Amino acid sequence: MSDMIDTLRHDEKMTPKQIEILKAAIELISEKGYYNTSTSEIAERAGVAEGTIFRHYRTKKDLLIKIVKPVITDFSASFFAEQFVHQVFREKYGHFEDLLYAFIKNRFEFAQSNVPLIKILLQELAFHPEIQTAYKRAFSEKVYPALNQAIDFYKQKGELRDLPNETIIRMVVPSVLGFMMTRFILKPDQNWDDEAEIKQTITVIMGGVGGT
Amino acid sequence: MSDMIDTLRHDEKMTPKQIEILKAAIELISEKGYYNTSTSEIAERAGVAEGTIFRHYRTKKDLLIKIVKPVITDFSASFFAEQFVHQVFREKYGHFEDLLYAFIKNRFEFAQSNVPLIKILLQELAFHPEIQTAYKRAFSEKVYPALNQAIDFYKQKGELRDLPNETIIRMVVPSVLGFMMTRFILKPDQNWDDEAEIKQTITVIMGGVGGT
DNA sequence: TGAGTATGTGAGTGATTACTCACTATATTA
DNA sequence: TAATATAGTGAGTAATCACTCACATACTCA
Repeated sequence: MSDMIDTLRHDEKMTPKQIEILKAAIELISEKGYYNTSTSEIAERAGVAEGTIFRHYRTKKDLLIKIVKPVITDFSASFFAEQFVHQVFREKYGHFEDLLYAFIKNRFEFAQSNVPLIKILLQELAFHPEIQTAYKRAFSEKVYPALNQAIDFYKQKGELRDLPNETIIRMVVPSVLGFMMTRFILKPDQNWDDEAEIKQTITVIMGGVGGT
Repeated sequence: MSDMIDTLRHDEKMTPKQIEILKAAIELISEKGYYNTSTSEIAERAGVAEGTIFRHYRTKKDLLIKIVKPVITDFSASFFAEQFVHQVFREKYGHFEDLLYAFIKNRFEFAQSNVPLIKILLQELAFHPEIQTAYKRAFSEKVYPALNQAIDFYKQKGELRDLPNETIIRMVVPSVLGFMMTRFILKPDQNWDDEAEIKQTITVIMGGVGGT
């Protein structure tokens, strides 16, 4: 729970009540969706007067944006920042599989600590142009270039097939996302051997499902 | 557009106004979501008095269910019915790749004719237990057994790796879904060579992205 | 034709919505 | 301490919500 707020950390200082408002809003919106969650409900769960919400957030939508934007930034930026891309070329990840493992592991842990936030992002992405814009920008400016560089690098080393980069991305990303959605949203209660599942996912991405 | 209504075909005869209501509801809900679409809006777009909606559908939710349920049934049942599963064992699809091609092609065409309905299904699945139940039942009763049989069959023929069936399903389904979502929802306007994309998707599913 | 039924209407209802504002309480700084 | 700013309150508001119901119209079949 504190993870979620960490992710949301804005530069400004927040009052205790403001934190309670964010926590309540995240809980309720991730469960019932933005349009089916009322500001009076949020106030009640946060133990706060309804007016207090609007003291900190101009509108209900402003509250949603303030919740979702840091998730987009964090998800796309943090891992694809210098540390990561440069490490690729410093041979930290000798094989594409090593990179893939680090990538999945990293995003897996992020997802694990932020299930409600990611649920909100996925669910509301469809309905709010502001969120779509922010997401597209983050992807095309941060994620896509980083992926592109890395793929080119490993293609050159002969570790990747000579497929269009877009195709490779379109095969790798859903495989990883599909695993995480099954893991955290569809069947969160199942007994998972996460380490084994991650390795198996990598195996299949690399070698497909085809037989000998 | 008429495709959508075809998918919805209930046994009972529908009046022209009822059809207009369904069409309007599908349009609006797929664009703005269930909770952000009001019955007055639906009535207005359908060219109908608001009371008429409730003459045919007991509640607003009833209207949603009547829209979504046939999609679940159609999507899961039609292709996995006898025709398909039996054809597998009659050697109609000699190789797993052939089956995969027929499968993707079939679901691709279904998706193409029903984009708004599938959008509604995906978006509202998260919030309505009734829909979740219907979906889970359809999957576990129709889709999963059919896939299981087919996978066992091709494993025995040595055309599939000896991975757990669940793993194979968890790798194949997101790849196909990922392609379709990119194709119809994320980038519907891009120039697509559908046939080539489908074949490439199959290639990657079978052989992974790994190099020689 | 006439009686009965199915379909369609739209003004009306109480509940709920996001948001406001005059006010109080607390913290900050002069 | 006095003055000012910030944080918190909750009753109030106009708009909108899903849904009802008395009534009008159109269709069916004896």
